[in-house]
Amino acid sequence: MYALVDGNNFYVSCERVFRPSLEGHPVVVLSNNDGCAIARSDEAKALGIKMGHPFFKIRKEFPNAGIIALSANFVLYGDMSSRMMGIAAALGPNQEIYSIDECFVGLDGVGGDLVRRAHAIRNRLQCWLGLPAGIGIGQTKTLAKLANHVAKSAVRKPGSYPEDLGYVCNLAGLPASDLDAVLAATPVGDIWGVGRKINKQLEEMGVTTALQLANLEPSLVRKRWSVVLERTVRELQGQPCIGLDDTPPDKQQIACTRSFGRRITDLPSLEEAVSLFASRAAEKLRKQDGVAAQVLVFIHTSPFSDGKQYANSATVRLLRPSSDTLRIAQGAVKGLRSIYKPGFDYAKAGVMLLDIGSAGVVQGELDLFADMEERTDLMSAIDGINAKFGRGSIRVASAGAGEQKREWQMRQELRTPRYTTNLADIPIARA
DNA sequence: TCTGGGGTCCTAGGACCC
DNA sequence: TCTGGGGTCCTAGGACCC
Repeated sequence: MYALVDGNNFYVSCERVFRPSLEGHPVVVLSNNDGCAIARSDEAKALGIKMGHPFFKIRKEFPNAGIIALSANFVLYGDMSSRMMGIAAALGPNQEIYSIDECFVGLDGVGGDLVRRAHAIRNRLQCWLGLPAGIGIGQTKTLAKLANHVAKSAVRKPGSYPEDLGYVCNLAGLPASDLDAVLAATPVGDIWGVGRKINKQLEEMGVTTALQLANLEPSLVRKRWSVVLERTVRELQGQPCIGLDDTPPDKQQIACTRSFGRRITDLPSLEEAVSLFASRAAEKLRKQDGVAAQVLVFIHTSPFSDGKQYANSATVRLLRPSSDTLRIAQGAVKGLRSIYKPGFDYAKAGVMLLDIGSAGVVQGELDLFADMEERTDLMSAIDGINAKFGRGSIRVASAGAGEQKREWQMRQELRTPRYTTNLADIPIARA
C-alpha cells in the first residue's frame, strides 16, 4: 500500500506563503529566462493557461486577466520542499522523494484509519508551512498517483465522484465497482506512465479510458509496447510492480545546461558559460562523492528562430576520472573549441558529466600520478566558501572573473526574495 | 524582443568474443 | 536460394516523468 503526497500548484503555493496578496489571483511561475509557465495557480489554469506555454504568448492572449507572473525562485522552492518532505515522512515507515513537490510513502504495517492519518498530515502541511497538498492512497504506486489525481479533481468538481473526497482519496478503500467507475471516468492519458505518444497509439486502438487500459492483456501490451507499459497495466489491476525507491542510487549522469538570456556568437562568451556550467556540474558531482570519466559539452542555436541552425556536441575523456572543477572545466572548454563554429547565434549550451563512478574506488588505485594528484582539499575549500558566502564567490577564471553581469546570463526579472535561505531576505512581521 | 532544466529506463542494433 | 549459436558490452535514440 502506498500514499502519494503532492503539493498543489507547488511553486505558486510557495510564493503565496510569503505574499498572501497573491491569493485569489491568477499566478504563473516562469521557467528560467522567464520563458514559459511551469506552474499555475487554479485561477490561471481556469483561464486556460497551459503548462509550458510561452510567457510572451500568455501576455498577448490574456492582456487584461490580471495575471501575475513570477520568475522561478528555485532556492525558495527547494527549501520549502525539504520542509514538506520532513512532515510527509511521518505518514509511514518509508519515503521516496519523487520530485520537488511529490513523495511516495510506503504504508506497510501502518494500522488504523489511513484516511484520517492522511488528513492529519495534510493539516500539518497546511498549518506548519502554509502549503496545500493532496494525498492519494492505493494498492500500487500507479493507483496512489491516480488517487491523488482523483482527490484533486473531486475538490475542483465536488459531487462528481462517489464520495466527497476532500484532499485525500483512498482508492484501496473503495468497493471494486466504485474503483471501476473511477477508472472509467479517467482518460487514459492521465495515467502515470502514459505519455503523449502512447496515449495516441492507445486511442487509435479504441482504448481511451483507464479502465480499458487496465483490462488489456499484460502479455499483449508487452509485445505491442514494452515491459514499462505492461507494468502500468498490472499496477492498475492492483498488482504492485514498481517498488519504493527510498534510497535512490547516486546519479549516473549530472547535467548543467542553460538557455542564454541573449544569443551569443563569440567563443570567449561561450567558454565563460561552459566553464561556469562545468563548475556547477562538478559541484553536484562532489556532493555525491563521485568522479566522472567523461565530459560532454553541447551548443546549439535556437530551434525557434529562422536563422541558420547549428547544433553539435563533443565528448571528452578525462585523463582519469575526476571531480576537479579545473580539470572538468578544461575538458569542457576543449570540447567546446572542437565544435564551435563562428557565425551562428547560439541560444543554449550545456555540460554533462558521464561515466560516473565512486571517488573511493579511484583513490584506491596506485598513486602513479603524483603530478595529477586530486586537489580534493582545494575543492572542499571552494565548496565550503561558496556554501558560506554564496554560489560563485570563488570560481575558475575562465568562468569570468568580473563582477559585471554577464551578457548571456539568464533573465529573472520577476524573482521574489529568498525568504527562507538568505538572512537579508527574511520577512519581518509587524504588529 | 520573448519558447526550461534535469533526470530515468528500455530497446534495438552493432561490435566483438568464443 | 543455402553461410552456427550463443553471449556481452556499448551506444544512440525514444519514451516517460516533474
